Parts: sequence; structure tokens; C-alpha cells
Amino acid sequence: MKSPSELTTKFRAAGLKITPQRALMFKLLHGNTSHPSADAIYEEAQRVMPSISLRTVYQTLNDLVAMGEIDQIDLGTGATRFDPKTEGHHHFICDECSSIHDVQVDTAAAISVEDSVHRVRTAEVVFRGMCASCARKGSN
Amino acid sequence: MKSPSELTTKFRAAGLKITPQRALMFKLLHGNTSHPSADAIYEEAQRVMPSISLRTVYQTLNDLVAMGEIDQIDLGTGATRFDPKTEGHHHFICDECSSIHDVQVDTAAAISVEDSVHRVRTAEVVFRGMCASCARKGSN
DNA sequence: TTCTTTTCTGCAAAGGTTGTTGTTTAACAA
DNA sequence: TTGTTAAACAACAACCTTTGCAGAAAAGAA
Repeated sequence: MKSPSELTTKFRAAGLKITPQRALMFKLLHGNTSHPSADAIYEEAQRVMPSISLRTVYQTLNDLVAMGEIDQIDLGTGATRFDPKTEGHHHFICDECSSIHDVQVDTAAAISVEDSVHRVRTAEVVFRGMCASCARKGSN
Repeated sequence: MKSPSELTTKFRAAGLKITPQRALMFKLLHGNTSHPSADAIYEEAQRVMPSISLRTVYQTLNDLVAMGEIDQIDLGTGATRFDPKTEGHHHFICDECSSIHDVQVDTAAAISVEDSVHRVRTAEVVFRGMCASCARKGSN
């Protein structure tokens, strides 16, 4: 994810306005490695800006996802989680507490056998893209 | 996933009763490769048994997941999808129509470059298990 | 067949997310 | 600095998926 000031430039270039709400969210997300839910961001934001609405938080998160600045992680932990984009984008999800941990690509092999850090029970590869049927129909 | 008659045996062995509703769902799920949502199963079931309730469908799907007979797939397509367990359990999700396709393990490498079948945009590895923090706290 | 216990149905409710509407505010130009 | 306009905001309602609950129905054993 870009820095708050870079995001400000990018938003303005896209014809979007920089509001105090958006600026705050840029700051809260930058360097955030906690994979927060929309509600978690909302609660953090409220401490600084009590009047901010949950709707605005969702709106801005969706904007950032659409711009490719953050990722949406939806893996059956109840609520969607958001993640400022980084490289080596793999995840380890704890079955107990639903915490999401980043896994570097080159450590994935090591972690896939039981080690002293995380006990891996399953590994699943998820591919996203456009299926043959949609590619045939669609324009893109 | 086991066959309907094997499931019948397994359910009885677990002290669960075989009702017409459950028997129907065994049949609808067996060999089903469409990764249906609970609602999709409900609609199929209603054609045969109009009185069946959505609640019962959820209940039975949850039972089957708990017994390890089917998998729950939750990847941000709105509703949870269910999948009779097979080997090579990887998935390809279409960004357009949210359809989920099974990917064999040994074809994953081939499909991860753009080919004539599915256009892969991203590949994501998901690990599940128990994180270090929970392993430290918990009894298991 | 009758009894016991499970399961089913129907409805209500919870949790997460999105739509709507009237009001406020940022951006830009004069 | 001020005015204009389009965008964004807050508040609230609605929606969708899933689960909780209570009484009615049915499976399985005797």
C-alpha cells in the first residue's frame, strides 16, 4: 500500500476528494499488519474521530480495494478482513482465534511441516481470475 | 464424500437418525461438483420435497462438515459453498461469476500460467492450523 | 403399537454489509 | 477569501446469510 501522502495524490488524480475521514483511514491502514476487519478499523477511527460512520469506513475500504491498494481477505472467519498489500502474499489462519498471519513465500515450504511456530493442519491454494466460460462470453 | 448408503451407516453408527430429509441431501450432494451454496441445495431439495426447511439444510450440511464428509469453502463469494470432499483439493474462483472449479494438484502448475482454459490472475496459498499463541495457551 | 429421544419446521434474531436520503464539506475558480 | 458545485458524510433502514429457539412430528427400539 502506498503511503498516506501518495494515496492523497492518487485519490486526487482519480477525482476523489481528500476528507479528514479518508486521511485518517490512510494513516490507520499504513503499515498495519493486523489484518483488521471493517469494524476494527471503525473502532480505531472512532477513538480519534468519534463522529465517523461505519458506512464511511466500508466505503473507503471498498475504494482502496478497487484501486488495488489493499486486499480483501474472506476466509470464513466471520467478517471480511483487509490487508495493506505487500509481497509474498500468503496467509496462515489460526483455527482457534481466527488470527491471520502473513507468510513469506520462501518460508511456506518450511512452515508446511509441523514446526515450533505454527502447527499447519492444511494448506490450500486458491486461484483467482476469469474462467473459460466468462472469457468466452465477456468483452475482456 | 461417502456414498449415500455408506453415509446412512455412518450416521446410524454415530447415533444419528436417517430421515427422508437427510437421505435426500446425501443423494443431492453425492458426486456434486457444482460447489453449491446452502440455498442452492435448499432449492434443489425443495423440488423433490417442498416442505423441507432451509434450517434443516443448514443443519445437515453442518453435520456433514463436522464429520469431515464435505468441505466448507468460504472465499468471499457472498455465501459459504459446500463441496463433497475429493483429493487434490484446490480451487479456481472466477472473479466474474464466482464459480468455483476444482483444480488437480498436478495441473496447478500448468494452470498458473495463462492458458486456454482459465486465465489465472492470482494464486494464493491458505494455511490453516493452530498458531503459536493458541498452542501455548490451549490444552491441545 | 407405544414410548423415548431426536429431528424437523417455522419464525425470530444476529451479524455483516450495502442502499438511500438529506445535509455537510472539499475542491476549484473567480 | 468567497461562492459554486459535485462529492462525501452521517444516520438509518434494509438486505442477506446463518443460527437460536420452541413446539410439533417422526425415527428407532422395545
